[in-house]
Amino acid sequence: MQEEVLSPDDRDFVTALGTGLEVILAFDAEHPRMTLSEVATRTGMNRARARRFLLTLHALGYVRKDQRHFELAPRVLQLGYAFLSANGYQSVIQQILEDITRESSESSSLAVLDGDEVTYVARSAAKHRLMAISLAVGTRLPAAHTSMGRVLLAQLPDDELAAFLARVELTPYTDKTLTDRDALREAILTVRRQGYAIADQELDSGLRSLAVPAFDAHGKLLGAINISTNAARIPVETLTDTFLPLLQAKARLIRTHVG
Amino acid sequence: MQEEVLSPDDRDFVTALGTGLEVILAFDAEHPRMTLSEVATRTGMNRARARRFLLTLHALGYVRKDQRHFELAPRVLQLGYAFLSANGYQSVIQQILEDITRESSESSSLAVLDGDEVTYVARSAAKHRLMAISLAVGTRLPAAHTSMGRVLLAQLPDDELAAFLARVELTPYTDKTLTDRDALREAILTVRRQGYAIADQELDSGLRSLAVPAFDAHGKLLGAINISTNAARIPVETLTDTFLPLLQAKARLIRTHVG
DNA sequence: AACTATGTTTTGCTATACGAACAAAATATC
DNA sequence: GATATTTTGTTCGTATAGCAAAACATAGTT
Repeated sequence: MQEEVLSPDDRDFVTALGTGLEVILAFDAEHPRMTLSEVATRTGMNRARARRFLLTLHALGYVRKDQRHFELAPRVLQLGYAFLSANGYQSVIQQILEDITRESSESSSLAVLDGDEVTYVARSAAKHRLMAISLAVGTRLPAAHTSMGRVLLAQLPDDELAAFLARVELTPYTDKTLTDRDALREAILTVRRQGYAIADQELDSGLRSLAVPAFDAHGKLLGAINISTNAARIPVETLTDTFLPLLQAKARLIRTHVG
Repeated sequence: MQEEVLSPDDRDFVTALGTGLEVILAFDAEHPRMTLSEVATRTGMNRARARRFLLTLHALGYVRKDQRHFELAPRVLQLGYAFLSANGYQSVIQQILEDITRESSESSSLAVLDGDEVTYVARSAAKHRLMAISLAVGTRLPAAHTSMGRVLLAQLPDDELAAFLARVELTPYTDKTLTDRDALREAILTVRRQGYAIADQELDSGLRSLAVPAFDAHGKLLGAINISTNAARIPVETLTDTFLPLLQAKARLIRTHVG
């Protein structure tokens, strides 16, 4: 999968579509409501252009307009919904993630690889939500430094993994972040052998997580499921001794119930 | 909110954006993977056009390509995520919905009004999932015939409600569906007085649900929360006697914890 | 080998992008 | 509180990027 990609100035590249999607993405928690000019500056377009796209999105029902302010309409959820329903996530999987949360009292998620990032596809948050708000379906995190990312990278064929390792930029998020390519390769190869990954405060100090791959009945990789914990409360031993068997049992459950 | 809407042939309507979004929506559970030609026929475009849009979406990373087959990439989730995070859903609300499910053993959801339909924004499914698969975040249902829809319609100012009643088409989904405009108006006005709505198998026989409005601390309407049940198992009395107090208590909880 | 369905390229025509000029608010200054 | 100033929103003209349709090419089928 993924072959020759169109360069964004090819003869059959539709600029307008890319621009429109950019306008949608310009809205976030910090900018839920914006005027035309704000959208223009945030997206780097001139006001005339931003206006055309906002009016178009408004006409299509993806954006609401209140005098001078624009905001996203619920209709945009349909776009993501198209993906989720097309891929049959949110079926049994959501249920199983909630079971994991109930049995472990920790947050649990399913993520898939998209480029060099993992994308959260389903999630069940634990009660004591520390960074829970910022993690939700649709969130993207660098694959290299997350437990789910490493599990998914470990599933790649050798050549794709090598290509990834060659191109990836290793940002030191914490003092525990692996920033050495060889060390990262070793870590991923270890994940391949062991069948699970632990990321211990590599992305954020205080965040410790465990992940295993999830396959369907046909052996097709659905994604990675994880349990993420507060490092101050849960030692690494609990991850390997208690949570790993739990996660592996749930992965088997998925295998027998999906597909 | 919502004023003069652009007609789809105005000088500043961007056709290409609408077309691109249509292509995304062409994918669903029945058509998760399609060839160029399939997309063309499903969207009613010629192949050349469908091709340019698919290639564009591919270049932007919203679509994956495997030889002749295209499928949506996880990146499309970002679009819906922009909406959810911009509006601060999925914060405390998801948690509360799960509490409702735990305490009632029934599915619970939050939905908002979008045009004449309700859109599911957050959801917690019960174990015994009968029609659970088809209901998920992003799902749209006709406002007139759902409990959440009626709760939300009841919150509209009189003129907007009148306009809705004048234009809405009342499809008889079941033999219990209200298809008379005056009866529907009465039902909605009753919801206004009572503060809750019950839809008893109006959309699907076997589906009985109860909804109340949810406000944040500033009194702003967040949406409607509901409990939906299997009519064969749960009588209407249980809805009013047991589930209504529960739902109202949770609505108060939202009011004190959000905003 | 003929046929059909699918994917790709070409071409004349149309929609789109940009800058600039204008209009209307909002804000600052006196 | 009126007037200047700045910011924001809208309209217009024009070069060009992108479109639709048809012609062409290729891969599958019978």
